[in-house]
Amino acid sequence: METGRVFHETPPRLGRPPRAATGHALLKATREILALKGVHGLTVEGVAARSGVAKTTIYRRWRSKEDLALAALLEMTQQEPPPTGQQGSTRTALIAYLGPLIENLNSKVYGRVVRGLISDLAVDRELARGFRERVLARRVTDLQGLLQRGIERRQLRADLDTELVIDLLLGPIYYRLLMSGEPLTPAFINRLVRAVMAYAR
Amino acid sequence: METGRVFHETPPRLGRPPRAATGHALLKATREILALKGVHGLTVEGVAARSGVAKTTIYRRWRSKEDLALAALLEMTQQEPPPTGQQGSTRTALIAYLGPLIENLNSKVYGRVVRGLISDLAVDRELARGFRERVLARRVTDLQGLLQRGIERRQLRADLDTELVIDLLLGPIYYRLLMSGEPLTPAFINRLVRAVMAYAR
Amino acid sequence: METGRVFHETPPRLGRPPRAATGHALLKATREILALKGVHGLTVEGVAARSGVAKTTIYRRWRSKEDLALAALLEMTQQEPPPTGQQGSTRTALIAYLGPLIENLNSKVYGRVVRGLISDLAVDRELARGFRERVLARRVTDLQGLLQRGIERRQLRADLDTELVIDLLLGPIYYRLLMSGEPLTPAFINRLVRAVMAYAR
Amino acid sequence: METGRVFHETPPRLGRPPRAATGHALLKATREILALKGVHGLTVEGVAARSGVAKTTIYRRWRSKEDLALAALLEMTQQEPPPTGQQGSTRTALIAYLGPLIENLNSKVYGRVVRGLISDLAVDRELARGFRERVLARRVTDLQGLLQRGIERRQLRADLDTELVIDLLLGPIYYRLLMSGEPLTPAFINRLVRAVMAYAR
DNA sequence: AACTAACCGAGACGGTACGTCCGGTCTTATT
DNA sequence: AATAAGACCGGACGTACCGTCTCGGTTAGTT
Repeated sequence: METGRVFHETPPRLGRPPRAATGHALLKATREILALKGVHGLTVEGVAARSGVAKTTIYRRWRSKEDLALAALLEMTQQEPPPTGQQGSTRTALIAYLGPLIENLNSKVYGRVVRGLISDLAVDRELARGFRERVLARRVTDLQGLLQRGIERRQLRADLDTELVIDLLLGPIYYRLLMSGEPLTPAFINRLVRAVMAYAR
Repeated sequence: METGRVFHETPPRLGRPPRAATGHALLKATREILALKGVHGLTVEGVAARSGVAKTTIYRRWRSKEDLALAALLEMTQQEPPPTGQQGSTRTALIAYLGPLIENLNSKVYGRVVRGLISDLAVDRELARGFRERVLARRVTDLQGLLQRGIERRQLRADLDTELVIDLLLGPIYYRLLMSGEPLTPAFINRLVRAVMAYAR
Repeated sequence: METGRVFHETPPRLGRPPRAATGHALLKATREILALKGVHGLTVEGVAARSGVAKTTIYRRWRSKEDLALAALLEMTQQEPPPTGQQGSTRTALIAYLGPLIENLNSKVYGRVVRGLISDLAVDRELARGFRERVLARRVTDLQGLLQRGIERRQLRADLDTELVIDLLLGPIYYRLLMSGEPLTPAFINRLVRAVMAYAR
Repeated sequence: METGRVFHETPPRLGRPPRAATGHALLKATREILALKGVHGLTVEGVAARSGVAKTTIYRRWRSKEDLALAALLEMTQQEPPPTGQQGSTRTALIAYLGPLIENLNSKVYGRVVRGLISDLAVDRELARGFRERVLARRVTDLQGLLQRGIERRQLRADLDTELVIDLLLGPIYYRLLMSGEPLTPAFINRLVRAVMAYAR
């Protein structure tokens, strides 16, 4: 695991092992700078200065500042709880899932980082892989699960194009975040889910 | 108009007027570099070198290289024809409209520029304003028109939430372009439009 | 006359005549900037801004900012009175002459300008010519006159090497101003003149 | 010592030590450019290009191009031998000392640098300190020594104002170099020393 | 306990680009 | 024709970061 890190999967068990504290200090500093100045204000030099960790050490652990930002993003995402046990309707479940997501995106750090990373995805293959496998994929599988359960319970069509449904749910959210700038409110999520359900049922 | 430019709407006719040729040369060089190396490879210095125009002159006309990229993007967008006269169904009209759009986005320069600008929208208010007013707004009004005509012709519900429909159409497209990386094919547009129509009818 | 100016001796009497006020405004602004920020802070652009005169106009009148500074210097020097009628001894006359000189050099503007021009003398032949003919030469002829009268009155040796004496008088003064930084006081002038008289008598 | 340099007297032995070769390459390039184009033609960018050393590295070592020029000057001055053992008269000793000095000043590089630095002395305190302590002070102590020995040997008056004598010797030399432009010849040194001795004896 | 490989901080270094200042030249409309 | 205004080219400035490269000094885990 630990994508983004340069470390070997099977550490050669020799010499002084890397200090865990160093990594934490770095990610903490990264998050703080990210919150204060956004991805544009994130510089390796700045992180080094703020964390007290040497620049060289940073490069020993991450290939670029984008990688570093991604790592910081992951630390935050991983604290999110998985989608709730699901007792109500599929519609309620979707709303319950997307609600916290937009809360995150509306938060300073999280939204900023996502926005900041986007343009680099096109340039940096490694980064794109990490972002998709470790941030997006989670959303997709979560939603896939929700939809699947909906199908099983006959709340959704059996022949539903779930891939497209996911695009229809996440697409507008990120479109607002990244491009139109329209606010991401619970009311919007309601309208969105209702519309998608009209198609999926 | 001419957002992004520093010039006055009604030039005070004083001093030597700006050479139009200079602007053209700059946008040409910008487009070329953009195509070759993407937004990340776009530097004011590079544009100056390639165009033979002095760096100072560039800064006199655009506030930043992002502004410059936006201007180059606009020059390309403005050559696009408006949505066709519309004789068939709303579905056909939508497909006919979104087809060229993804062709554009799939093209090297255009897609790259859009991707490259996204993250800066959050940082640079002026840039965001320009992008929304001059790039996005066009899509939105075009689509609004299409949908309105559909309503008038009773092909779409009278109480349709057109704003949401537009989010549902553009959202997934840009989501694929910017985030998931899934390809933007005519087939995808077909699926997308069919799904949205299921809701809108 | 008016060395340093580009004007034609016999103006071609056609079109709008040059405003005399323009020149004054320029020299005034020059002096002010010189006083505030020294020769290093003197820029053609700055003078244009402060005086409200166009940059082009400045270049029409002076070849460079050094020339401009020299012109400002001259305006100040020319207001100096010639050496006094001389009734006392040569020694007193010398002290009476050098006193005002160091007062000038100690003043903000004057000293700064002289210092600032020095290094350019080596580079700019025209400037050097102007400076020597129009600033230095005056000192030299004044002193030459004083010494000559001293010889006539038998206060100085008949075979006196007056050229050297002038070097011995002015040299140490400018050496202190430009290089050693030691203060130019009346007391110093006293010591200096006494020493030179010891040789010249 | 090593004024002008940013380095610490007692290096704290931390991090990669500065390469001596870098400094040499820089001063060499500086001297060459100085010889070719004078202080006016000396640019940090030019030195970087010629020496192959990065611009940033130059600024890491010297605060300005004037500092750099001073350093180059020092390298040259320090190779000068101290005043000769002195067996003859004080007059001969003075001539023997001032002769090489004017040879230096007459040489392309040396003279140019001195002239070029002069005006900056008034602006840049650090530079002035360096120049006085490390270039001028040497001349002064050398001459002071010569004069002192002259006094001890009864060749000069016991109550001699040696400070003034030094002004009288160096003043005219630099006055010619910087201002009047009159040539610095051995014959001139002869006349100068003879005159000063007339006062000092 | 000594060895030794890796970690880590510090800082030199070569680079690229930035955005700005200023120098000069030119072009236009106005006086 | 002189002037004001301002576009334009060009050179250099000093700075910010980048990513790499030595250094010296820890700090584990073998041997």
